[in-house]
Amino acid sequence: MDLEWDSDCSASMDSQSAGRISALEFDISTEEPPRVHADSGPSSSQGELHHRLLGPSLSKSGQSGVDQNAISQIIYRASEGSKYFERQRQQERELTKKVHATLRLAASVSKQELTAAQQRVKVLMKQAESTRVLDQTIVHLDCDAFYASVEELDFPELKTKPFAVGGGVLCTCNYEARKFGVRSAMAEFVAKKICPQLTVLPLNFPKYIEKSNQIKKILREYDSNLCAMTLDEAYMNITKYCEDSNKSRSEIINNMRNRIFRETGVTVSAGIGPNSRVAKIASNINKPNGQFEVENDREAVMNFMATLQVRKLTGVGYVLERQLNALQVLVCGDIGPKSNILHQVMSSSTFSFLLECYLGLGPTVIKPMDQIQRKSVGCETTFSAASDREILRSKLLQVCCDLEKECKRLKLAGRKFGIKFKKDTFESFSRSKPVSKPLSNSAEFFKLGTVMLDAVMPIKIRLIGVRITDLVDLTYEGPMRTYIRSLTANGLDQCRATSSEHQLQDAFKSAKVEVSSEEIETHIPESSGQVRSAIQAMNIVEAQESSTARKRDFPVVCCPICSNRISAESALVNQHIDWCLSRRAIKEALQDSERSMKI
DNA sequence: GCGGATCAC
DNA sequence: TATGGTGATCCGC
Repeated sequence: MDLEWDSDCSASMDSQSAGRISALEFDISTEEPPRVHADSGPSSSQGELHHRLLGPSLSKSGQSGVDQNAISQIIYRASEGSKYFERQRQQERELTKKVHATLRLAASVSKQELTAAQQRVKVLMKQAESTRVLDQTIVHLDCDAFYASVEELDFPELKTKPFAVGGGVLCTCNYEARKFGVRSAMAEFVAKKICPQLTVLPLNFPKYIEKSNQIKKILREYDSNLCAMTLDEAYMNITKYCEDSNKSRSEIINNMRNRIFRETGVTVSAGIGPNSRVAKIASNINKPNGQFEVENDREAVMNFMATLQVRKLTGVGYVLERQLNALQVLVCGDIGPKSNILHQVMSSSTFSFLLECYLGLGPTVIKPMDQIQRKSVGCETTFSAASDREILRSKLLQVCCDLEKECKRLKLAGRKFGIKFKKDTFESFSRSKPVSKPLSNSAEFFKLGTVMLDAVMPIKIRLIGVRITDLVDLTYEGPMRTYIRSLTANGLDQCRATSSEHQLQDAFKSAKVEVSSEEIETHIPESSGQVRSAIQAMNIVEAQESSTARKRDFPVVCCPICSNRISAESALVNQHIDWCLSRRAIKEALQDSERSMKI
């Protein structure tokens, strides 16, 4: 691999590559298709299945000196025969097919196509190169085994013992546990087979959030616009800070890390580079409790990337790694020489991504997370697989209530509602539907969800999730909302609560669900008191209605806008409110135009 | 536009 | 005995 490569010699570089990449190089035997059936003897993907079962954190730090082969055998034996295992095996077969398809595609590329690709790649390469920025200092900061590290502060005796945080599936583990081959995302029972003395602590998010805030407070002194990706990870642009300081950037970050440890007791690792992609990769080099700097120099950056295994790239997971490795792209440096064929077999966005990685390009503008608008909000839950209608509905209700809580917290509603299921076989699928009015309450979620659930019954599932997209910001104070608020300053919230309560009842009635107080406690112990009481109220109303001669189908609520009493049937309520709002809107618009005429 | 897949953490 | 939850994006249909 020519590390001296630059845009001025791209033509000669590319012709070299073209000379070496013959179409035949990718020829695989299409006469002998990959074995895809379990009963066809030892599968060609058997070794890969071990690899797949090892999970995503194989390339993480703290795994050197671990006998991966032995671990792999234990995991395989622990998993064998389970539904999870069968699903993994099936996915591995499908992936093997996909990889073979990619190889066939690569083999089918003609010389002419390759030559044409070469021209195109040259243009794309030059375009990408023209975006290079080398005058910014970007830092990626990553706390080491964060949750475990925070727990060690409370339980110092755990420091010398292997332990993990999580439950069912591990979220993270300390470095003592990693010596045994324990990893994040590993099933707890598997981890205990590898390391029987492993202690597993439950998650304690409030504690992690507090510690994270302490750390971020320090970080903000270096860049007030930092982007905190998660509790334990942040990007910073310290260009300005460096300019105002007479220390080297490496020294600045070293001091910062020492200070974080002194003041919070948590060790952090850092990567320093010209952009966030390079910084992110660099932060992993000397983990834990270390840092690595890549000079803001084109050649230094490309040298750094060249020897990097593609799996280390953020955005390259198990699947893309398999595809790339099959095409003999093992490290980033291989991307350049193989760029012509990659251009032919990868999607254009994946190709651009790979090109950026090869060149060591990446974002240099770091935006605070609160300036990045979210696109969806969802809740899901896993339970012991069930096919019973009532059990599934109670699970659905639980996630709908959780979602409502999230909507309230974030002050968001959604114009599209979606539901997700995972079958007991671990296959998952989803359904979604646009709605006329932005949704944010559990009754409406539950009503839509019930229809979607019924449509797939009978079915045995282990997970239900609900999600809204096409979000509407309820805090947005447009002229309309301000006007409404001024009109209804007193009674609005009360009316809304009443209305919501009746809609919930409505949803339950239409879904023909009977829920006792005990069941509510059992299924949704953490649901809000408001929802609980709404359901209880519904049951009372239902009892009353069934015992009386039902003079009307629905109770009455007051309109939050005009305060008139209307039937609480949700369709009528919505219809009335829409009409009422549009009436107000017209009036307001008229007033506005009158005012502007006077001016 | 929907649903499935992939990825990060 | 047994394998998570949340959010984003891309791609094929």
